[in-house]
Amino acid sequence: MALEIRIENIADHEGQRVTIKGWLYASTRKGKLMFLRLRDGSGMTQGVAFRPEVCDELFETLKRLGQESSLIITGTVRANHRAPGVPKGYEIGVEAVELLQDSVDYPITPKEHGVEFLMDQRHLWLRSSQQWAIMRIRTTIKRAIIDFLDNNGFLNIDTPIITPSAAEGTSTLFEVGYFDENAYLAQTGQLYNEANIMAFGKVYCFGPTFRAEKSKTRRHLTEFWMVEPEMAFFDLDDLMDFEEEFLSYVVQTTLEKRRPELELLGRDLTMLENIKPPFPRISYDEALERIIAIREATDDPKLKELLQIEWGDDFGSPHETELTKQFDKPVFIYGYPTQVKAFYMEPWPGRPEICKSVDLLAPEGYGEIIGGSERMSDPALLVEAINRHELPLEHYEWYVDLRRFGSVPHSGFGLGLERTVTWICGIEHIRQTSPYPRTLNRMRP
RNA sequence: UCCUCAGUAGCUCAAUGGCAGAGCAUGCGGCUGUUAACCGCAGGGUUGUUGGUUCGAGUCCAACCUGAGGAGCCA
Repeated sequence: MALEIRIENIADHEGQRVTIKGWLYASTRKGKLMFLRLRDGSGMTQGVAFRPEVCDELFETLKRLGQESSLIITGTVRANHRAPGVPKGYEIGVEAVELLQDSVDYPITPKEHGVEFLMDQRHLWLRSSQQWAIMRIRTTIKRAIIDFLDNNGFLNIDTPIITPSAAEGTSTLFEVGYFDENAYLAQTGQLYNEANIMAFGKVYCFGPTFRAEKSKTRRHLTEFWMVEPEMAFFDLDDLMDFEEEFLSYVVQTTLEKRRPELELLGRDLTMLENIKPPFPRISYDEALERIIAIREATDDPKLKELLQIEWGDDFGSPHETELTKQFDKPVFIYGYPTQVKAFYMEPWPGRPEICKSVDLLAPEGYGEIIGGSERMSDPALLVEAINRHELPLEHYEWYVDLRRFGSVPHSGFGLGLERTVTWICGIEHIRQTSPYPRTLNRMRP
């Protein structure tokens, strides 16, 4: 009886007779010799069938098998430097095959396909090697995020997904019926996190979040996962120190655990190996000067137009992209104008026109992956800010309470999981980082 | 909401206003080291929709539909 193994462990079984349960990813024939590329979910390897060694009947069956046929294959593992796969360098000399189903006319062929076609086939596309690698990396990134926070004194406290009103007032929300009134899908758990830290010190929430923005770019999903750590007795400098340790851990852990998958995606690993503290920290004022300088230096009229900006404006994607090109690490931009940020951010001491906010921009043009700030801790200032933003104070009374009963300096941030995965994987589009992405024009399958 | 581009075989694409094409996939045959193999043969079409210009439209014009990229907004 052969030993049943998973392909990811194939290197431990050289010379042994084993059984693998999986699918036929592709096959090539060369007369009496046939190569069967197999996947079992944990990896990919190849089976080699040679006519004198397998009977004619089995050889003829294998020859006609369609892509993605399900099968149980038994044979002896051997090392061969020519064998492709994850891990590569091993193959199985096929002895017996139990066919579960011959798959006919599998739509995703080993050739190029368009985006629309592939997204329609997302339920099948996940089987393709690159999508498979991205999902495995995503899972590892999630795990690293949770491990780091859990190992640093954080408590994972869940925040509600059904919420009564906008947290930040401006963004578009998905509306849902809640019996006799309207409710909204959460776009952040931050306000609840702020309540929770006063009970637990350091907390985080990590779950899906929803934005009904009509954004149609490679950086936007309408449903995405966000981790939001929040810390009591933390100022803006503490926040930046923490963020760079946190993100460096996530990147280095992924590099350690998912090297073959990153290599399969063709990722430049030296860029990732470099992601260690400290990260450059520049103020909004300095970033603005850099952008103006870039704008003056360029001969491209289109870029000149896109980089048009004056003090007080928020940075758009083109500004962020050009800024990140100046660094080979993520870069902090802190001290944004108060007018472009949410109402709850602590004013800069002595400069009320800016606030203690900080965004973290990923390098290589990937842009914003973290937005955070030190939160306002004075109740009177907070009420004033709520009124200035014309938000209904009665909905925020509980939030102001947090400043009435033992207020402390505190800070927090939100990291977009899919944007982080996009950057770490080095891929073009965020939609490939979600198993079933929801975008402006798609919620199927 | 705005700007730009695209829609032709199952898939990816070609076709000066003049016979609808190729590669891949599929089927059959060949090949002992394939990596998106290669060689030969075969089948495969309401050119996104509607209307218009023209002797003649895949091609030109108009509207619409669908998708992609970008702006704004954001993680």
